[in-house]
Amino acid sequence: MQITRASEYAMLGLLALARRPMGEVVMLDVVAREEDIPVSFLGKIFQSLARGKLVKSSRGSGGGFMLVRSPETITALEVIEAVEGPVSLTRCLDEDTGCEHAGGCALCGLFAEAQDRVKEVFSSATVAQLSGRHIPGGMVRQARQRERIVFRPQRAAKPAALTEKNAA
Amino acid sequence: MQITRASEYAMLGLLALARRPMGEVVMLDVVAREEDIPVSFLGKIFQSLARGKLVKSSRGSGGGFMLVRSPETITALEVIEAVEGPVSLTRCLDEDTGCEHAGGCALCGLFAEAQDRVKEVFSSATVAQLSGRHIPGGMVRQARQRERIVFRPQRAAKPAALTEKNAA
DNA sequence: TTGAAACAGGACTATTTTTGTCCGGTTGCG
DNA sequence: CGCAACCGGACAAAAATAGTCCTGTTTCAA
Repeated sequence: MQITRASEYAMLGLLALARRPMGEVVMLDVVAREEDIPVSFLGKIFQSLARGKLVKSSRGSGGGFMLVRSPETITALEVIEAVEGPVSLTRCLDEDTGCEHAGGCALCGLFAEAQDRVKEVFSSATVAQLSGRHIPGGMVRQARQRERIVFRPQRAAKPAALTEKNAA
Repeated sequence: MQITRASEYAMLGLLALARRPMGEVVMLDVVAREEDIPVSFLGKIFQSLARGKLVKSSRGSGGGFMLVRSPETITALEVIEAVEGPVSLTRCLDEDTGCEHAGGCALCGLFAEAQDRVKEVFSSATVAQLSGRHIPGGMVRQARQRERIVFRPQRAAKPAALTEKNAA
């Protein structure tokens, strides 16, 4: 589950589309400038997103990219997987190679659990949600807000204080 | 929070110590052979573990490594952080550089949440637990068991079904 | 006290992954 | 036709990963 810049750029790129009226076509270099991303790299990334059916591209003059689905329905996990392919937290969990440690590896289970948690979080956040709390870079670069907002897969808002024992 | 081979090897190395009587000193190349790890690489890794006070090294003939603390008290998170340093899931969360995206980045919060979940999982698994379900490689390389075992940070076993709304 | 055994630690190297760039091709519009 | 925009593959630079190696230093024990 490597989160590389490509994934981040993909998310930011989609946010740029999401804050426009649904269906609007935006050119690559507009998005790139807005989010401060190298345009040719963003091109590659949007190709992946197009293959993943998250955006649609149109060519020729007046062309560009538009969202295919409404931003409420696109999860961060989808975006990441569209860009990185089927990802795994460690080689142990890689679908192709599998765990290559000697004997019965005790770690795979642990890693799998951790990976599931990450996927839970990423699949519970949508592009629309993120778009809501994003300030694109072109404008106010100093006005960063810093509060942490919850992206917990539906559960009570209270972080449960670590000291509850047997909530049955 | 990159989980590299170094972390995996560190865990496996500690498991090798953990399945011996507490306090026993084991040489590097014994561990390396047992877990099928390049010995010189493992040397480097154990240096980190020693600096992190997880193992103690002794030199000279009859030297080697031993656990400093009982394996029940060593969490996977400690091991990983001893080897990788203070880790972060993405550059956004890196303590030095911090988030470098334009404007107010919506992604940091999401990544932070995911990272917290991973840390929860890794801090809830101990070397002792893992040791229990590990078959070292020297012996039966084909007898891999495959069931997934839970490493959930204490909570009700039921995953709460995603459909509860306002549990105040 | 001398020598060998074992780790310490830094320098070095090889491989892989990430992060891009570049350029010719294709498509679509006017 | 001719330009505007994306497509897609090849390429390249930089960084991270995965080690190796060699020269210590410490310790034990003959």
